[in-house]
Parts: sequence; structure tokens; C-alpha cells
Amino acid sequence: MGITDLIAAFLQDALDQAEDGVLEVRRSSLAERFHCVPSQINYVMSTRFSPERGYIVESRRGGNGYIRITRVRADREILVMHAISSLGGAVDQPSARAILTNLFHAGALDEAAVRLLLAVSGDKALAAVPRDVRDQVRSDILKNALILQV
Amino acid sequence: MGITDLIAAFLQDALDQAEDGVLEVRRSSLAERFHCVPSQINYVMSTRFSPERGYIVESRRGGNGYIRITRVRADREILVMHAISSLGGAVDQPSARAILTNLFHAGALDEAAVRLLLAVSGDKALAAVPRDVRDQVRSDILKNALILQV
DNA sequence: GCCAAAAAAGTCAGAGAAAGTCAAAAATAA
DNA sequence: TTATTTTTGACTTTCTCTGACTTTTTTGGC
Repeated sequence: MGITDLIAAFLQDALDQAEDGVLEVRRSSLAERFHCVPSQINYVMSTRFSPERGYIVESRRGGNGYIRITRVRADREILVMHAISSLGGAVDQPSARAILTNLFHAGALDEAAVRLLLAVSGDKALAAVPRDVRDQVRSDILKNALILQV
Repeated sequence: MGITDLIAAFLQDALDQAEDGVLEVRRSSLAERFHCVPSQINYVMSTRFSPERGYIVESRRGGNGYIRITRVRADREILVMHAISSLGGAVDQPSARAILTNLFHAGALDEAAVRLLLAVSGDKALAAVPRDVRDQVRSDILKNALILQV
């Protein structure tokens, strides 16, 4: 196993630890840790963390520079359908938030979508809905929104 | 996080507090607070509060000098605020559709957003809401969603 | 009112800290 | 061998931070 694979494995591992699927590293420190030249890291990124393999790599130069790797989930559909079924016939606000946050962490929804869905299904938006059906309405709203994301 | 980002975050925060979107600071005090040279503040302004990012920065030298940051409301934001007010306290489905379609044609919302908003405010999603408050709930939902777009 | 001093903020170029590029050399696989 | 992948390093670009020097505005004494 060459050093490229070692570094790739190390990063995969770190990504697994960071359960939100996002990892930020410093190119220079990583190079130091593996006793290689910094540009080796770029090679690892372009060959092992390409979009085709399901990753987004962003970076910034200069002071406090970084390389950020984001793992994107391909099985978005499965995740969304799962979320829909776990909404059930009714759902309270905390549970809804948890389910949506989950989808975000899994990479199935972006932050803006989550914020929007939380807004349209929040108690504030549903204030005029009678208490006894509110959780049911919330579930209906979210299901109708999520099905579009599939 | 570097000092530039720290200062930028601090200012963003203060700007959020100032609900009129205008913030006045003293360059020297700000520099003192963050233990940096005053010209660092100019760097923050030009890189983080540029017009491209939606800000206007004005200033004055001399005694009682200041730096004023104004968050500009883009056209889009005006359109959205207008739409919010035209939703009123209650809105039926056809009117809601018209208002959203309008925003789409004006370029304030993209197609996906419109579809999603139509889905979450449609009669299907609101089936469990009593008829007599349904239009009110629809308006609440859309207002809560649109306010995020500003 | 005029002028000098003080009190701000602005400019700009240079140093330093990262990351990126690319092509050649080396290693490995076919 | 030949082709592909990996490794290396010299050079480039971008971003941040600093300090010396400049310009603008107000204030206070005459």
C-alpha cells in the first residue's frame, strides 16, 4: 500500500468519525504527518476524493487556509423515503426537527432546505391549526415537501 | 478561524441585532477590542463587506469619525417583502399560486422553491386543517417560508 | 474667522502563511 | 518492455496581517 492509499484511508476514517460527513484538514500538517511533500495531498484529493467518488473538496489559501472534504450521499432517495415513513401519520416539532437534521447530516438536504422546512412546519406557522390535528398537519406538510426531493 | 473571520462574525452579529440593517462602529475601538492594527479593519471591510456581498460601507474621518455598514436589500428582497404583505392574513390556493408564480417570473424564486412552497401550502398538505382556518394557515406557512428568503 | 493641533480614518506595499500547478523522475503494473 | 500510477520539488497564486505614511474632519486658542 502506497502513501496515497494510506492518506486516503486515514481521511476516510476521520470522515467516519465526523458524523456530519465534513472534514477539514490542513494540507501542510497532513503532509508532515505522513512525511511527504504537500503537493502529495493534492494528488490524494484529485484521485481519491473526486466528485465521481462522491466527494466535494473545497479549500482556501493563505493564513488559516484549509482543505475541506464533504462526503455526499448517493442514496439520497432511500434516506428521504425512510424519513417520510418515520414521519408517520403525525409528528411533533422536536421530532420533525430531528428527522430533518438527520437528512441534513446525511447530505440529503442542504441547510437552506432544512431551514425552510422547519419554518413551514413550525408551531409558529401552524398556530392557527387546532392543537389536536397540528401534528398530523405537520406530517402532511413535510411528506408533501419531501416527496418532491426524491 | 483567523482574526479577519472573527471580526467579520462579530460585525454580522451586531448587524443582526440592529434590526434596521445599519451598524456604526469606530475603527480604532474595534481594532483595540481585537488586538489588531486599525488597518486590519479596512481589510475586513473590503473583503467581507463588499458590495458584491450585499453591503455598503461608508465612513468619516476626523473627530467623531465612524464606519457605517449597511446591509442592502436587493431587488429580490423587496419583491419578497411585497409578496409577504400581499399574502395578508389569509390566502386561498389560487391566489397563493399566483403570488408564488409572480415571484418566480420576477426571478426572486427558482422553480424548485416554487414547487416546494406550492406543495407545503396546497390543500393536499392542509387536508387535516379545518376549512375555516385553512387560508389563514396557508398564509402563515408561506410567510414563514418567504421571510427566510429575505 | 483663522490657524494649528489632535483625532479620526484611508492607502499601499511588503512580509509571511497557506494552498495550487505542472512536469519530470521513480515506482509499479500489464 | 511499455503503460500507468505515484512521488517529488520548483515555482505560482491567493489570502492575511502589519506598519509607515497620508488625508480628512473637528476642536480650541488667538
